Amino acid sequence: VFVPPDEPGILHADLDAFYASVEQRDDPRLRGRPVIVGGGVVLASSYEARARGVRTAMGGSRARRLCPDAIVVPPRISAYSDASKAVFKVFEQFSPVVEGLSIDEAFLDVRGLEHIIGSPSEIARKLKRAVREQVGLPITVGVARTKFLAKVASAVGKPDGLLVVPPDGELEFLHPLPVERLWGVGEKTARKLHAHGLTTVGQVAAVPELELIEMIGRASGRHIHALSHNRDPRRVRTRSRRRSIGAQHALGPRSRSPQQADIVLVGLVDRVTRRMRAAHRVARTIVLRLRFSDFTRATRSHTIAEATGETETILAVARALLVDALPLIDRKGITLVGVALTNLEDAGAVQLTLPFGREREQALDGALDDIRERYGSDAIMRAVLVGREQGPTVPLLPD
DNA sequence: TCTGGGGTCCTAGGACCC
DNA sequence: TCTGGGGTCCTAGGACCC
Repeated sequence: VFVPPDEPGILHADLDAFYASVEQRDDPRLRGRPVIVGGGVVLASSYEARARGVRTAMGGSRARRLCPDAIVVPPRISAYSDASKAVFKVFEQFSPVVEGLSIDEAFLDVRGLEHIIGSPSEIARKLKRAVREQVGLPITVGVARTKFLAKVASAVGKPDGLLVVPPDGELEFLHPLPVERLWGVGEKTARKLHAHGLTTVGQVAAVPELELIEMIGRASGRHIHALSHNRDPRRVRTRSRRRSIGAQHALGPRSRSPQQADIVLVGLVDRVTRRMRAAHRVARTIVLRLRFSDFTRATRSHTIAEATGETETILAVARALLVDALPLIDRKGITLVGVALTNLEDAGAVQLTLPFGREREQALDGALDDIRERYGSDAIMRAVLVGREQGPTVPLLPD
């Protein structure tokens, strides 16, 4: 099937007020009423609450002031996780190419399915209905030629909407939007752009790339220059593996001593190593994250020679990092502790980094010899090539 | 107004290697 | 006595996203 590259065949599907919608689905008394999920801080809010000014990440007391009749419910993370899995199953009924972005949104490439399911906008309509019928949740779908436009379209189309950006109407749609709508422009970058008099995407598009790079840095400059000109060649691809696993915990006002931080740290390491082992991964780098009373942050990290999933080893490293940060903690007062594990490898894998060029094959031969020595000459190897732009990494998994 | 928890990617300097 | 060019990895910080 010939698929013209300019067919508007990318869908961005985004569940509306996800956590709050799950709560309203599961408890009829919450339907049509302002719902806030989370106590200390707002994790999610229904559209009824948003109409009163409640926003995600807002402090709970402020949210209750804005919306006194809101029903506040504690989060039920496993219910949301189940709902998410069910929704992704529906997505997979509509396209083999689904890229999950988070618990509640995904891209779908539906090009070439015209004769099987229907046109992209028909597929979007059917998808909305299927999610509603099979999972009981409202969802908004944006349809466009590129990922970026599809994502913007779903944001503009919310809630419970369907918005198609036709190929001949892309710049008309894009250029009047505020710069904050550009994917990758947050508070800081928006402020810098505003300082140069740039408030709309159209205005950004009129600025040469080099000037943008000077304003906001190389990667961001290139990125938003391309987006503002409606250039986004990224394909929809099934998600690559996770690169880090972490957990963090904000300390209450009365438990902000280094001793409390250490107790919290033990729990975090336990949680995170359990999750990592369940995923059959091991980590080589341990990162300790801290936040202080003045809301500044610091990280301390350490990389060990051999990746591990052992709680004890990782805890020992994390504790040493905490000790290392003690002067900082004493000075500024600690308010949050977090651990992240990165440089993940497959458990039981032998991970090699091979040089480019002529030595590559030689290095691979040498590595295979090492493995035979370690696991015996009849060991069966499964090679997985993890490509990287420079210095590809090849884990070899003994079966 | 007082700020949770889980992630991704980029930048920049320094150590080290050939 | 002064000092190239190309690369990887580690550490720390920062911005952004949901």
